[in-house]
Amino acid sequence: MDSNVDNESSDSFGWDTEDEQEFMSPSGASPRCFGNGAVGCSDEASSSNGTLISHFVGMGFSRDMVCKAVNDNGEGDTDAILEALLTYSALENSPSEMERIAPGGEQFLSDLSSSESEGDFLDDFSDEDYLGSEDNDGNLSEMDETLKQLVRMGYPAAEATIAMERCGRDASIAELTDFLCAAQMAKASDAQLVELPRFGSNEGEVPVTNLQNVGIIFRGSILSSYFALQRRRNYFNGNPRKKKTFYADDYWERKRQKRRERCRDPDEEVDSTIFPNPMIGFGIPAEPWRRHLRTLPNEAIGPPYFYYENVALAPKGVWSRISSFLYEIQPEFVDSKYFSAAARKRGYIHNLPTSNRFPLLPIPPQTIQEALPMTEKWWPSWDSRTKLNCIQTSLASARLTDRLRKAVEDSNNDPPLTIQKYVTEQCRKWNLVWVGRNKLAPLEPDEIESLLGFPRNHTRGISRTERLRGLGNAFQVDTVSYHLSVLKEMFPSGMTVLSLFSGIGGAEVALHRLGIPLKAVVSVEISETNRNILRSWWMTTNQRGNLIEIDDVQKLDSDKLEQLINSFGGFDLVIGGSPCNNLTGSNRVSRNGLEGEHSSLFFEYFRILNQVKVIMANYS
DNA sequence: CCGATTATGAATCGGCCT
DNA sequence: AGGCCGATTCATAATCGG
Repeated sequence: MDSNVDNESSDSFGWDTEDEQEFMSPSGASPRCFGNGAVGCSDEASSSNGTLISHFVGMGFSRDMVCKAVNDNGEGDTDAILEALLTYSALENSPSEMERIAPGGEQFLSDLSSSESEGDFLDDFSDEDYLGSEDNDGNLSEMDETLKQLVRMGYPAAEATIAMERCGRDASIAELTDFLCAAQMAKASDAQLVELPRFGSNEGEVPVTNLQNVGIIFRGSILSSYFALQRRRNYFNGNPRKKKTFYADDYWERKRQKRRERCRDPDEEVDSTIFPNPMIGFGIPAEPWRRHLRTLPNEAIGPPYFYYENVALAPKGVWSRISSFLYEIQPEFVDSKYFSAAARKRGYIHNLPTSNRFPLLPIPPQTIQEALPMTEKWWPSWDSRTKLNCIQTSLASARLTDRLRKAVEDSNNDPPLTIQKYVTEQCRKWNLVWVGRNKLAPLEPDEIESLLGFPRNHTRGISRTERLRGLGNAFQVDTVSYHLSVLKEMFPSGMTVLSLFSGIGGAEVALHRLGIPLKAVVSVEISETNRNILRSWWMTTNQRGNLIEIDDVQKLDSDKLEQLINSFGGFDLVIGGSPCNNLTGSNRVSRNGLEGEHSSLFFEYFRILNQVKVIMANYS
């Protein structure tokens, strides 16, 4: 069991001595934010004091402010320094300094959609935004406490201050985080030039984040800078302790470093994701070869555990973006071809322990011919495939398979190389299998169910098209179960699960097949047919717990979450894969990236996870 | 309207070469 | 370093028939 994950659920968000040691350690990976902008005070050029100041400057505080805080509190007490800095920020917030100092900020701004007005980022922090903060002496300590809490949750001081101004003095933490999350979602919608997001649907509007406020945000283009702030937030979250290598052998870290060095401009942000080769994440059942030891940031440690999934081969920058919202945890990239007879390259971001995983039994067939025995008889020797490619949502047309049949038939038993190449190319592209002499066919839904680890007939009873869509969007159960297997001994009496974008219930099936009782499942799924499939499975498997179904993820606001957490005593696991429609390479029409119409729902996952954490923290 | 069928490339990666 | 090439990819939209 991972002691570093399981035992460190202490409440202290501050910097303990261990962190400080890591931070001071010269061998620690130096965070990017220690770059150009970090200028020390006049007299501490090479001392540890300089590093300390750089550290806080890298977090986004102005140099002057940091110097003052250090002078006032001494360099030994980092906690006191932080507290002082937060107080200063609340009083005389100087975001211009922060923006100037945070390296990569400009770079990131220029990365934003060009449709964004190029209005100066600093304009967003015009005077009136801060007027209110100058006359607050009476309840300073109270505000300070709130601000501190928000910063400890990872929000930058400047952003938290704005939220507090907008939401009012006595806004709760939940309301404030609502505001901050709403800003991100509005940003996502903004990038699409669609109408204002539907906040606070029918039941009980979300506090403060009403349309008027969102409109203000739009016009004030605060949102255009929001992601820059978000980035800065990551500097905060991502400082030394987190930049520690995630692998004991730091193989991938070195590889990243290598790529960074290859880059012409060393200051330029290298925004590429390195895939492990072979793509086996933290190991697979057959070969858990890499000893890995990762250290999660305190903010990422549960409860609840969380598990997020999406396609590995997303457009450039998407995964680093997703990571930046999920505590900078590096995705675990795994190809399900190491778990089944079909490939499925996916990235998983989670805060689960990674030791002592075990696979589902029985181990499913690992080759096409084993999984589909009837094909072996017709399989030509010149088709060398043993694994299928990724199962998608649509199949090859009958016209295509007919063309291929003719092409092979014409050349009788021994087609020329050109034909062989053409046919195998099409076979790989469309995942065709040999089902007769010279006869190719796409997979049947039954076969796909089996390949993905679902019980037989799991999706039976709905239209074939819907069935294929549901399956094509589903988890590979053996793969996910392997990752979730560590939960079994931790929750012998069962789990309460929040399942977002449940689809046909891959997460539920995975937990069930592991033998983990489902005490309660709150499932959010927009498709009615998918909900029917999951409910039907729930009944068929005689589940004894409660299944709560929610159709629209936006209905799951903080009030609803609070109510659910109240009645279930919190969630043990928040699991889900957000829509990949705008990320996957098979989309020829609208591969728009993370801001896409469907894929931007990732921010709902982020929002809900955060709100669950906040609410649960208040209850414990 | 529902369901089935069909045609529709580009982005990105790794590997190899010069 | 940089170019070429093979390989891969949780899809969308138009159309047709019932």
